Amino acid sequence: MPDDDAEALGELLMRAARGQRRRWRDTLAPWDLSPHHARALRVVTDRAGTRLSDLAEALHIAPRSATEVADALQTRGLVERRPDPTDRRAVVLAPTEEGRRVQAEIAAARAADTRDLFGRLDAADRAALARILRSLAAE
Amino acid sequence: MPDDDAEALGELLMRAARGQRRRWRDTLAPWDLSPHHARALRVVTDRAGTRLSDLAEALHIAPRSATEVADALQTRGLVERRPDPTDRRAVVLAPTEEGRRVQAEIAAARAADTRDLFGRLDAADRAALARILRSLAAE
DNA sequence: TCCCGTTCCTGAGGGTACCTCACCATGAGG
DNA sequence: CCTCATGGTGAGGTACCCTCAGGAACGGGA
Repeated sequence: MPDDDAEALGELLMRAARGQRRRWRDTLAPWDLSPHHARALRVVTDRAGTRLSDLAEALHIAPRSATEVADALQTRGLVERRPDPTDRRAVVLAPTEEGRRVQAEIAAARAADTRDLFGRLDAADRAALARILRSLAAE
Repeated sequence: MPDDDAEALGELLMRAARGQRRRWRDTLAPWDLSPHHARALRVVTDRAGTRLSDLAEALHIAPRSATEVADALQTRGLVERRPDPTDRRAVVLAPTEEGRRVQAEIAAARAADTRDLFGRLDAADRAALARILRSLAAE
């Protein structure tokens, strides 16, 4: 395989991913949320009763930093802190009504966008893409 | 197309790109350069005589921020500032000897890594991947 | 029952990588 | 010339991470 070939593939892959990220940011714009905050909201909504330390792990950030993410979402009224009934040291996060609603809207918008993007491919190409990407991911 | 299908493809794409970025960071580790700085070094090396404003444009950052990137590379002795002979307001960046050497080493390491990654695919899959990614990129 | 080491969160303080705004020197067109 | 635009930088601000230290609570063993 020529080096140029590999380089071109690498660039195409990055370009595709960059486009995907851009679309994702654009999708989130109406709610004025960063991808990171949206991800955090999703974590909290998916399994209500998330501890701050769980959130940190899910987001791959230091526990201390989860406090700040939680602060941001709380300030926006999307989540609330509650004492953990089983451990008085701990705090659990739960989505507010608004948080749940926003999360649902975002999920719908994202699904529509993704469907839109991959809808350009026919079924065979989608299958091929999935197979090839999976084989690249396999370490 | 089912939504789940699209969602899975989106996730695979992001995962592949994330792996690629991680490999790139790891590749750069021996030189202790961030991807951003490496990119800047590449820009300066590719076309010597880069103005700060050109660098800003190439990196998609504000002109003011290019000053800081240039400072960082200059501190490391990888590039140097020179007065632009054609415009006394302007400053042009040129790679130092060291900068040129580091850039060449990095390019070689990256090529090896990318060849390694895509070498897992046979020629047909590489062609299919390139074609599919290109059709996704086409806006 | 009382420690003592561990765990959960947060205040304090720091770093990085961006940004905008204001400024100075220079360039270029009436 | 005078004026307006342009190239770079100082000052100051924001977002988003980090580590370290410390208070409160937990839990297992003497």
